[in-house]
Order: sequence, then structure tokens, then C-alpha cells
Amino acid sequence: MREERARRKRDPKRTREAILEAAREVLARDGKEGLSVAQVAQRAGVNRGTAYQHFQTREQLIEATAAWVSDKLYRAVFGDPAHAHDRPVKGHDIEAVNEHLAAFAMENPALGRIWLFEVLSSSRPSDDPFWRQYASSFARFAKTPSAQPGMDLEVLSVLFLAGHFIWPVWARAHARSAKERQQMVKRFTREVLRLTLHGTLRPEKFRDLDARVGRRRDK
Amino acid sequence: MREERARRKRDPKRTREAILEAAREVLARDGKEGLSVAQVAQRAGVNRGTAYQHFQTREQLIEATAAWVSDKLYRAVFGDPAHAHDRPVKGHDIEAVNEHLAAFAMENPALGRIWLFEVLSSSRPSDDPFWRQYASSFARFAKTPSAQPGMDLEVLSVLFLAGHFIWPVWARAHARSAKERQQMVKRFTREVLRLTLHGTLRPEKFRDLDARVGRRRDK
DNA sequence: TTACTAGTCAACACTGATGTTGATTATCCG
DNA sequence: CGGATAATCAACATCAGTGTTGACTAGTAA
Repeated sequence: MREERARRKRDPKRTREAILEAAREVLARDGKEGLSVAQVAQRAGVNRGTAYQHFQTREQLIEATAAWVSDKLYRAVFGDPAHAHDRPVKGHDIEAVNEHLAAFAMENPALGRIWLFEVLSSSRPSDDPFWRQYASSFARFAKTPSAQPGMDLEVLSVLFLAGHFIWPVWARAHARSAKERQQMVKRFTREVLRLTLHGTLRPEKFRDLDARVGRRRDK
Repeated sequence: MREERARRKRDPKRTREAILEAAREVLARDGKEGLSVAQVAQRAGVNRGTAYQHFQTREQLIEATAAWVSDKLYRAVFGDPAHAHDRPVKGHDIEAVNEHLAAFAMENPALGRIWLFEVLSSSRPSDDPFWRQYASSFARFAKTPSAQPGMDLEVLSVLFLAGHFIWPVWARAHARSAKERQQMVKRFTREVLRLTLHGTLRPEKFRDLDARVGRRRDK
């Protein structure tokens, strides 16, 4: 019942970070509705009252955590939001985006789950910065002559994003070694590449990528 | 505070069903960790004690609900589990499976979410009957000469299943008219078909499906 | 040093959840 | 009919969670 013995050394920034970190863990494990401030505070080694000092309410704590994750995700895949201009749009870049995404998702399965669930349950998912950037990269690529005609970009975005974030959950990323995780990422990106080459890309325009897949086409 | 006025007419089967139905609603809205027996009972118009008579514990109630959903899903896509033999495996059947799945997911976005989350959080996802059947259909098809070589079936299964269940959530299926939902299903299945034709299927073997997509291939 | 600011914490009041128990009574069956 | 069965419910004990308040004290600046 007693919360903690020794009084925490004073460092509000670090305290805030500790709370957010604990919130991420709890949120990933128990989901939005399963998060309690009490549990987060205990896990962070902080008095519950202190948590309420930093985040006025349970709801705000969740919100702040989700924002943190979205930002982290954005940076991992697209880099600094400040340099959001002059992004190239060739086929290789969509490929690079997916690879970064797959790697991040596998290394942070919990965060990916948080982001996905949070975006899905938000009233306007397309307000999320990461989603916007992902979709717009896709859209710019679609206008390219390298792209297959007739694609439904919204469907494809949802399909690929869902896949990227759910694959690590399925693959039990958290219970595996770094090497295994790396292998899982490889499997996923290879399959996505194979799929896109013959589904959303014109193979004849990406012979180099085609070769990387190592699939024989017996025609 | 007082739970109900008139005593419920005695009909244990119906009562059990009412509880399960309410549990599905709550589970879909608040997720596994957000479900409380109290809320379920109230929504079902049943005394909390009665709910505990039918399901010994909160955990068992959730389990029973998930099993119900899995069964419903299985039947919607594959039909009666009793006739699980002699299933054909041609390309058209994978296509039919995906169409049934897309329609079910769109008509029951809540149930789809329940299933997906439950399977993902279970310790052995591949124990789920629906998953097994889906994966095995896929696997049998993959051995067919109609299938593309070199596919990673596990990745593809996760990718497509995740997409099917998350698309309706994204598309806000619950807030749309029947007509709109139907249109959303069409969009999704068309795009999946287009994708598979040029990613997991050999187009030259499916000229009829190719025509249905209505995509011109300017070779 | 001293006074102030603010980060940290214990305790409080309250709400709602869990699982249990015993009373009530509809329904069934001999 | 009349007793047994079991479905339903109210009430109880217990515990966890929320948000608030005031006391304590580390750090800071005059």
C-alpha cells in the first residue's frame, strides 16, 4: 500500500520521462482502456500524486504518450519533420520507407501497437502526422510512370501499415533475439517487395529490385 | 446503484446469450482490458450476480465471447466446420474466401476487431481455428501451378488478415449506411484482387478475374 | 543565510469493480 | 399437487482506481 520509501531526487524532466516510459509499457501491454495512473506511477517509481502533477488526468497522460510515440515513429521512418520538403518519390524511396518502417515496427512492437490502436480509435485518423506523410509519399509515387495504374491508394496504405505493425506482434518480436528479429524483418520486407513488384510496381522498371528478391520467373 | 426492478423471466439460455451479446459490444468498444462484468450485466439487463452464475469469472466471460466470435467468423467465411473436408483450392477459392472475409469484416467491424486483438494477444495465435483454416487454404493454393513461386505464406496471411480486419475500422464501417459499406467492401476486394493478380497470382492464368478488375495493362 | 518556488509525497474522500453468499421464487418432474 | 432444482437477485466484504489537498523539502536566487 505504501507507495515508495526514499524520496525521489528532484529532476522534473527526468521524472516526466520516466512516467512517459512507464506509460508506454503499460499502454502496450494493457491497451488504452487498461491503463491506470496508479500502475504507471508505481512502475515509474514515482508517487501517484507526482504523476498527477505532470499530467492532470489519466486521459491527458494517454494522449501525451500517444503523441510521443507518433513523433518517434515519424522520425524513425521519415527523419526530422523540419526537413519534410524535398522528399524524393522514386520507387526506391517507397521501398526505403517500408524498410525503415518494418525495422522500427520490429524493434518497437509495443510502440507500433500503441500507434495503430490510437490512430484507429481517434476520430480523425488522417490527422496523424505519420499517416499523412506515409499516404502522401505513396500518392506522389503513384503519379510516377513507375507505378502501376489503377491503384487504390487508401486501401493499399491501410493494408501495408496494418501489416507492418501487426507482423511484429504476430512474430512475437518481444520474445526474440536481435538476430531473430532482424531475420523477421528481412522476411517481411522481402515478401512485401515481392508483392509490390508484381502487384503495384511494373517489374520491367525495377530489374535491380527484382534481382534482390531472388525469385525465378520461369516464363 | 440498484440494478434492476422486475425480476427477469427465467430462461437461462436466452440470458446467457444476452450476456454474451452485451459482452461483445463492450469488448468491441473498450477492448479486453476495458471490459467489466458490471457494465456487461447492466447492458444485458441482468443482475451482476446472474452473470457470475453463467460465467464464473471476468476472464472466462471474455474467453467465451472470443470463442463465440471465432466460431461466427469461421462459419461466415468457410461455412459449417463439420464440412471442413473436400475444400477446393483453385485460385477462385482464395478469392472467394477473401470476399467473404471482407464482407463479414465490414458488416461486423466490432467482431473483427475482437477476433484480431484476441488472437494477437493469445499465447499461441495459430491455435485459432479460423486462422488455421485460412492459412491452410492459402497453403494448399500455394502448391498449385496457378500460384506464384516463392511466396512467404505466413507473411501474406498476416498481411491480408490484418488488412481485412482493419480496413473496416479505418473506413468507419459502423457509421455508414449499408450501401456505403457495400461500396467499401468492393473497393477493398477490388484492390486486393488487383494486388494478388500481379503479386501472388499469375495473371495469364486468371484472364477472367483480370477482366473483372477492369484495369488496362498497357504493355 | 534566508525566503521563496516548486517538485515530491502521504493521506483523504469517493467511486466502481470483483467475487461471494444467502434469500427468493419460477419451473420442472415424480 | 408438492417438493426439488436451479435461475435470479440484493447485499456484503474487499480492493483498486481517480482526482484532490496539504505537508514536506530540495533547489534557487536575492
